[in-house]
Amino acid sequence: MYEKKIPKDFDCGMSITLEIIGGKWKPCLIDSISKGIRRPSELHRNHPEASKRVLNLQLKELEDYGVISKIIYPVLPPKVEYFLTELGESLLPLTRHMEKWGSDYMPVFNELQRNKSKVDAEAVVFG
Amino acid sequence: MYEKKIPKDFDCGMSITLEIIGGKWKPCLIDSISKGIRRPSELHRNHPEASKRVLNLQLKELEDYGVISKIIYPVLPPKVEYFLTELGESLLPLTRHMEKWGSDYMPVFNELQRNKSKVDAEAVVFG
DNA sequence: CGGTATCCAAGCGGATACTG
DNA sequence: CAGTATCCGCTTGGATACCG
Repeated sequence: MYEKKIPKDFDCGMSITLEIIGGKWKPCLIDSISKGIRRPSELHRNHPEASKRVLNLQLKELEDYGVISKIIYPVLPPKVEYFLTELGESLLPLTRHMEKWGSDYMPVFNELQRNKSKVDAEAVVFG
Repeated sequence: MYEKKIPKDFDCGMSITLEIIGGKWKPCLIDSISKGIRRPSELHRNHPEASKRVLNLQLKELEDYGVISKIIYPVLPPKVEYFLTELGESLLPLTRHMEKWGSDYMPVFNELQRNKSKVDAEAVVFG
């Protein structure tokens, strides 16, 4: 397992928030789980671009931070389900807010991506 | 300069939002600029832990994404000022939201950090 | 099915020195 | 003061194979 070598500074709330939902798949996972997609295999089917390993890593982080909890059914084949904790539920308005802002900005953003090579003529210069 | 080699998928709004404010110092910069701290040297003084170079990188990204704009005064010594664009202003409710959630969660979070080595007894196991 | 081990590429950010 | 060049280490996450 990896071991962090640089201590992080969680002085401001923002850094904590980003620590928790800043991972590449964490917001998606929170969203999926909130919609009732609970089992690892389902989650994986829901995000095929991510490997099992990475999803597990991010699920583990969410679990460690108390955002989700898991139920392990002692059956064969194994069965596991994830749930949002109360804390996780409290994140939903925020993730929706982020999702909405990004969606609103998406048209402009995609335009920018297309025009990447153009000159940066935005800077205002006084003469 | 760095060159991204893996195309990112900006299908959902969330990924766009994280792309824009996900950097280590970007939210801080947005916040500072919104409070009238406009000049690079001021911003640096405001976040001494970050190097000039990194702040510049993140400012540049924010500028490229149209979140901030800059005014270059042709004077000596050089003088530059950053401003939030309309888009940048539209981000403030979101950054405040993130800041607030993180602050609310901070006590629990710090408690978790302290108890890191304890057993993970949260998983519910049915027998 | 769920989870982990191993290996590795890319990204991101820190330190420093330097230019105009 | 503002910005850039260089170098380099840590972290993130992707690919694959394997075990219970």
